[in-house]
Amino acid sequence: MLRTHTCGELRQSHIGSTVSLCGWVDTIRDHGGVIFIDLRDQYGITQVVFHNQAVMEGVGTETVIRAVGTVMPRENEAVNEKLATGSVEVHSCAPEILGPCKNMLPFEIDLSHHTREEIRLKYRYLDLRNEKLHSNILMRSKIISFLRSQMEALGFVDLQTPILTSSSPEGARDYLVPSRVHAGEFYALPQSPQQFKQLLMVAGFDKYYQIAPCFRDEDARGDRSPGEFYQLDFEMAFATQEDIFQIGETVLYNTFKAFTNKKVSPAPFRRISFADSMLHYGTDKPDLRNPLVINDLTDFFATANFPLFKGKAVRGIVANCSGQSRKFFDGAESAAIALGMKGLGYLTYTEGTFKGPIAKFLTPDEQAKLILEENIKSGDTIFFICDSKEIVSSLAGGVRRWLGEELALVDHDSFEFCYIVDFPMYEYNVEERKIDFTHNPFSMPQGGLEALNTLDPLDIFAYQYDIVCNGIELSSGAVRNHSPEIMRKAFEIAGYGEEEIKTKFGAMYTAFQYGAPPHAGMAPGVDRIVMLLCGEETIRDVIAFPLNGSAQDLMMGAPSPVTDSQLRDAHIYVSKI
RNA sequence: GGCCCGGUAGUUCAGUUGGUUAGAACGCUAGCCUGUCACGCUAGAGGUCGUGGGUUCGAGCCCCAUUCGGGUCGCCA
Repeated sequence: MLRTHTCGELRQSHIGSTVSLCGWVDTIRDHGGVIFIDLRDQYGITQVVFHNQAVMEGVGTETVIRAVGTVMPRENEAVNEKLATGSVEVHSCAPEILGPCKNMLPFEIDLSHHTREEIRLKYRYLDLRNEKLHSNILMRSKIISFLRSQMEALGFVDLQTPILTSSSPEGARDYLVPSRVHAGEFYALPQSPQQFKQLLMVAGFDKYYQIAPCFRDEDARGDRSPGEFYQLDFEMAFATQEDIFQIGETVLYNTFKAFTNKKVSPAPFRRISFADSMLHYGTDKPDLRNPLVINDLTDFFATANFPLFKGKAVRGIVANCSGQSRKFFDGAESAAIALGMKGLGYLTYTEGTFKGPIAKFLTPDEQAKLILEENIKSGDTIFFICDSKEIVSSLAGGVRRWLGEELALVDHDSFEFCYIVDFPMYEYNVEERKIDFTHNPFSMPQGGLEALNTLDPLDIFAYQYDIVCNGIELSSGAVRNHSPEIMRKAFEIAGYGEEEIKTKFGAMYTAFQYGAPPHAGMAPGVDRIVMLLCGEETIRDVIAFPLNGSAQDLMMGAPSPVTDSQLRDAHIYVSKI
């Protein structure tokens, strides 16, 4: 037996017993006649004491050693309150080296988060020894386990779908895998199990879920891995949008509640229409921790005698800025300019009057109307965002974010969930001068075939929804279009014929002609859930072996060249330059 | 692909108007130390200033090109 106890295990009850500990040397404190080692493993740290400098030969930090010795008490001031094992220590004659360590590490383990990512990723196994990162990965495991147990408890069954599948022509760029057997043909890695899970519904599997790997060849972001990521993918037969919402908010609320002490907005999550979200928060990913709300002042300024805003889209944000310095307002203007605005108009309301250059353009009646409609109180400032209707929302959203942070209105100790609903089914593509699907062609239009036949396509909503938490899109989902007839019509409006459907989604389109149940689902992103719960800013800090921003594995050296013979097998012929 | 920021010791950084031998902290090595727990003290090693060119009497610093990172927009049905 290599070890009798872990490094987090020993307590006063073990005093007097002979134990064997194994682990990494965390720190060495050499006092000449007495040497202290903090021995570390996944479970904790135990102080081991040696009394002979000579036995320390070859033992440096991060060396893996085994120490056999006696558990001794630590008296009074020798007790280390910071360690769970701090009331005892192990007295050992000599360490046994199990895994020597080069005496110059590429970076210090406990300071790895200060080290540039390129080096951390190359020596990822060292970085993963860092306490925070290590605990993130353990937390990820626990969260995934918890998600599974909840899904199972709700009657969902875990089913695997293929990794080698066919390329789907829409959406993100595919990762292609050349076929050896079929020269010139390719598999693709799935961007999501979308079509397979829908086919499982047709096959009569009632409730499906999977912690599904998804592959997309798109560039990275702080909250988006390049290459691959995981989703809690699920789908239900005979489900309405509301059925899915209840599953989603139950599972996410329970999960967040189980893994954080911060406030979590309870189910039912707020339902906000896409249009309202764009208007009042300036984004389809609202951060509801920020209490500020954007209002539409376009109509107000349409009649007011202020030439700069007349005939344009205008938004207003009311915030209490009493006590704010000139520097704050200058900062607000700089932020607005950084967003691409020409400036930032505002009026401050104190002692019954508006102050600010715009005030003189508004009649007393108009001022009174503004105060009433925007519920302006003494000490409030109303900021105006004015631009074309295409971009005014996102500009207002940027100003809202800035004000929320600068005025410290964002509650960083809470998770605020909402559903964004009623996404438009179609949008107008200005460049190609045609109508396009806004999201994906799998969603059921609200109102079904009748809506497609009678309404202006741009007025039709889809049963398409997102879950957003603290400004981060955690999930999207939809009630699927399971009707070949509605599908044909939906594609026709976007300018595609039946042939197009058969080419792109042949298996599913055919399957739907053999008795398809209505079905719906969603797929919350596992990495983002873990990132939020670990309080991390980048998704790489919750993935054991992430790719870097350029989709490379710096540790394994992927992607990499392969041999000519491998290329021949794959029927790939690269011209040598 | 566009834009912004960066690359100086193993790591994180400083480096003045272009001027003698490029510094600090941590880490590493050696020595001293029997109660530390981020131990302490003393000494030491460690640099092609990302790469290539240019300007100059002289370049870490200025100019051009290039490369590698990070962020962001595009992209992400």
